Formats: sequence, structure tokens, C-alpha cells
Amino acid sequence: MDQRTGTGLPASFELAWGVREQPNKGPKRGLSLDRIIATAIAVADAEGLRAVSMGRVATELGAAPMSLYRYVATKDELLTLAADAAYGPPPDVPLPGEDWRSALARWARAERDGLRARRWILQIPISGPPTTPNAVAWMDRALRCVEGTGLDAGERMGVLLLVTGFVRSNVLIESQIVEAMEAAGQPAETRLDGYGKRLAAVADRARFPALHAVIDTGVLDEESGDENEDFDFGLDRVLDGIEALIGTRSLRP
Amino acid sequence: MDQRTGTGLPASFELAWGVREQPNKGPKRGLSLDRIIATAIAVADAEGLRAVSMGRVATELGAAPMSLYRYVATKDELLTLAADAAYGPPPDVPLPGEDWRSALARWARAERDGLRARRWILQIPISGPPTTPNAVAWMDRALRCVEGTGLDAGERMGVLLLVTGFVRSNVLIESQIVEAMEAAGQPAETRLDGYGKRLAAVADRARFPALHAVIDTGVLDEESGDENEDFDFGLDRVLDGIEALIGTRSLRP
DNA sequence: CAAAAACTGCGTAAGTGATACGCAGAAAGT
DNA sequence: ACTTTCTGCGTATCACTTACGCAGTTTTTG
Repeated sequence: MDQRTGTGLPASFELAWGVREQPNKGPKRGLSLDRIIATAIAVADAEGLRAVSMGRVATELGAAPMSLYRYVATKDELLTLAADAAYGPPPDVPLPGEDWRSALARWARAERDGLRARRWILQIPISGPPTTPNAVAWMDRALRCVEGTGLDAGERMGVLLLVTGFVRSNVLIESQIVEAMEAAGQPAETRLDGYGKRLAAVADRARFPALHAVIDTGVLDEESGDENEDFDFGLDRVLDGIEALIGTRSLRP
Repeated sequence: MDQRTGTGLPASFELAWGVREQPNKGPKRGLSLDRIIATAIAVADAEGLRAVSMGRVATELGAAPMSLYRYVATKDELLTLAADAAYGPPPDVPLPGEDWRSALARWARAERDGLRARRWILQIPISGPPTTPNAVAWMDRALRCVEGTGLDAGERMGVLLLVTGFVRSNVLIESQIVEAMEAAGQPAETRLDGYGKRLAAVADRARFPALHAVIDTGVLDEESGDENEDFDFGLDRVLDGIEALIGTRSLRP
């Protein structure tokens, strides 16, 4: 099922795009790519990415693992498609008359929401630039937000990569913290109060003065009350930086 | 070998930090954590991350796979330590009297250089915030760059996360492109000239107008002549955004 | 209508990988 | 000398991905 045709994409991707003709010979299919993908997502949602194996997905479908290979060439391919479907369609941005900053911020928040709901997406090894339908749709929407700002095509792409990179990075780091806190179900007498204290136990104060200055304030030992604070901080910096660039173009939407 | 003590870190991490006492009974060790880590790195450097297995590392060391478990509790632990060692020590920033922006930019570039030399680092699943020696050292150095700028501890951490997130994301995206180009060794007659063309073959122009506007310019079909261009663009945006924030603090280094 | 072609599902199998368990021997402590 | 701790590793289990090919289904072709 790795029959690449004129599009250069794997056949399963063409299926996802709806540009591949259905076979017209052979028995009726008992499976479908959509069902396989949906099942992979359900397993990941319930038990995390590591639980997603070809065998597991097949079992959930009441099929044999090898039959999945009629639809996807490799497990990696299935995971890529699962991530794409899990992303879902992009937000409706920009609204008519909406300024670029507001639109892009909404886009970023929507991506963040989606990733936080399905953190396993970020664990999927990616082996190429986005070529799946939803990923591409999200790209288009972000690019629309910065059209008419005076940025050239390369810069618009740069902005897209910057913002999406920030979002994914932010959620990834948050996920790491969430995971560490869940893993903190260690024997009670060995459990430290937080990350900062753990660091302080091994990191020499004389050698890491700036880090200790931060640890001493306690910010590394507790979650901030507002779960959006870190994200908003970073997003504002990014948008400020983009705004500075757009300002140099003397063009406003 | 998952004997957590007062630091709350895995024993192998304590070894990496040099805060774990060496056992004083039993036969002389034929292996060492450093050698195991170095071997894992050598394999990853030569053949990529997927080639790194406990069996492969053991074979390279002339040992049995199970003996590695005297030193690390899991393969994930080994990979985390390998990534840390591969990162190496941080750059010497800030220089005396160096302004925050220059220092932070140098820090970012150094991280980028390291990651580009060893792209496999970005493929390692990470399951918690940094607790290994070099990672922590890099953190400290970045924090030093923004000390004295008027940012509070939380904001300094936010800046660190923003910059490192940007660097890693930038290199990851670049790696995806590099990988796709290497994978483009497909049958010649099915090979398109570039990513943009592949997208154009499936992405409907009416549905994705902003994306097509970018594709039409050709920027998605060729590598830019300057391999630093994308990175510098993003870094400048990020630094501009941070600069805007620091400006509101009315404090200058 | 029969044969050929294409397709579907899946049984069997091979190879690989991570890691649990426990043995035997080495070295230090009592 | 005996006990304790540690090291290396043989054996084994379980799980996973995917190659190969068989048998049956369905459409197309002559």
C-alpha cells in the first residue's frame, strides 16, 4: 500500500485527501482507513501513545494486524494520519475585518487547546513537513491571518513556523511537567515538594547562580494559579516580535 | 538500578551528577556509565536514534545487554543521559559586560549548532523537565543572560523556555525538511521538485488560498541560499518580543 | 460464460527489542 | 571463614512490526 502516484504522497495520505480512486475489484472492504484511524485515536486517548500498536488497533477492530497493511504502509504512516485527524479542522480565522494579531492569537490558542486535549500527538515521530489535510488546513489559516501585513511569502511562512513551534513547544514542556507530577507518586518519604527542590539537591549553588536565584523564589516548585499564564507570556512575546517586524513595513491591516 | 534517594532522581542521574557514592563491594566493574553513554551516542551519530538499542550498545561494548541494567534502569533513562552528554557543556555566556540580547542570541545559536550536529537528540522521548547536568547548566547560562533586566524569576524562566523552545522547534522543522529531501530518492518519474508542488497536487486552490499564494512564490520548493535565514528570522522576532517586554521595565543592563 | 486480474483478510513466520529472573563468581566487610 | 554486596550475563518471556503467500471475493476482459 505504498503506491505513490503523481502526488508523491503515500497512498493512504491520498485517501485522507480524498484524491485517490477507490478500487473497483475484489471483495467488499470490511475495514476502512477512517475506522482504523479513529480506533488508533481512541486507544491513544484512553491509554496513551505507547498503547497504540498495529496489534492493538486490529484487536479493537476485530481484525488481524496484517489486514491494516492494506490501508497503511507502516505504523508511522498510521500515526501521522491519526495525529492529523486528531488535530481536526482549523479554527475559523481570521474573521472578516479581524486584525492579524487577534486572529493569530486565536489560532495559537486553538492549536494549544487541541494539543492539550491530546498530548500524545506531540510524541509522534514526524518525518517530514506537513502533507496531511488538516495540518495543511491549519497552515493555510495561519497564513491568512498575516496576509496583507506587508510580509512577503517567506516571512509569512516564518511567522507560521514561529507561532506553531512556540505552541507545540509550550504544550510539550507543560506535558513534561504534568508527567513528572504524575510520576511523583513515589514513596512518600522520598518525595520532594517540587522540581526546584530536586534541582537544588544536585545543582551546586556556586556553579549555577542564576538557576538558584530562580529556585529561591519558589517558582519552580509550584504550579502557577493560572494555567494560561506561561502560554500567554510566551505568546505575547512572540506576537510583540512579529508586530515589531510588521511595524517596519509601514503597512497595517 | 532505580534506587532513588534523597535527591529524588534516578540513580544513574545521580551518577551523572557525581553525587552518588561508588559501591565499595563486589567485583571490579568492567563497564561504566560514561562508556555506556558514549557508546550510545556513537551509535546514534553513526546510524541514527533507531539503531540505538540495549542489545546494540552492549554488542559495541563487548558485553551482554542485561549488564547495562546495572547502570541504567531503562532504555529511556539511557537515552536521556545520552542526550545530555551529547548536548555538552553550555557556551560561555554572558561575557562580562555583554548585553542580554547579544548573549542570549549566542546561547541560542550554540544550542542550534549542537542540535544540528546531532539531530537525533530531538527524537528522544522526554518524560519530565530537565534534571541532568548539562541541561541544567544550559538553563543556568540562559538565565544569567537575562539577569539584571528587570524581569522577575517567572519571566526569566518564561524567556528561557521561549528561546529554547524556538531553537528546538526550528531545528526540528529543518530536520523534517532534510529528511524529506533525503527520502526523495524515489523513482525519478514520480519525484516532484519540491514540497510546495506536492502540496499543490492535493490542496485545492479555492480551499487554501493563502497557502497557494505562498506556494506560487516558490519558497516552498527550494532551500533558501542561506541556511541561517529562517533561524535568524525567528530568533530576531523572539528577541524583539523580549526586548519589548524589557523596555516596559525601564531597566537596562 | 470462463478466465484473468485485482483486491481483501489473515495465517504463519521471522526478526528484533526490552527487560524479568536468578545463577555463579568476585570483592569487601565483619 | 562467613556474610553481604555487587557484577556480568544466560535464559526466558512477552510484545511488536512486517514479509510472504494462500484462499476467497469481485470486477473486467475476451
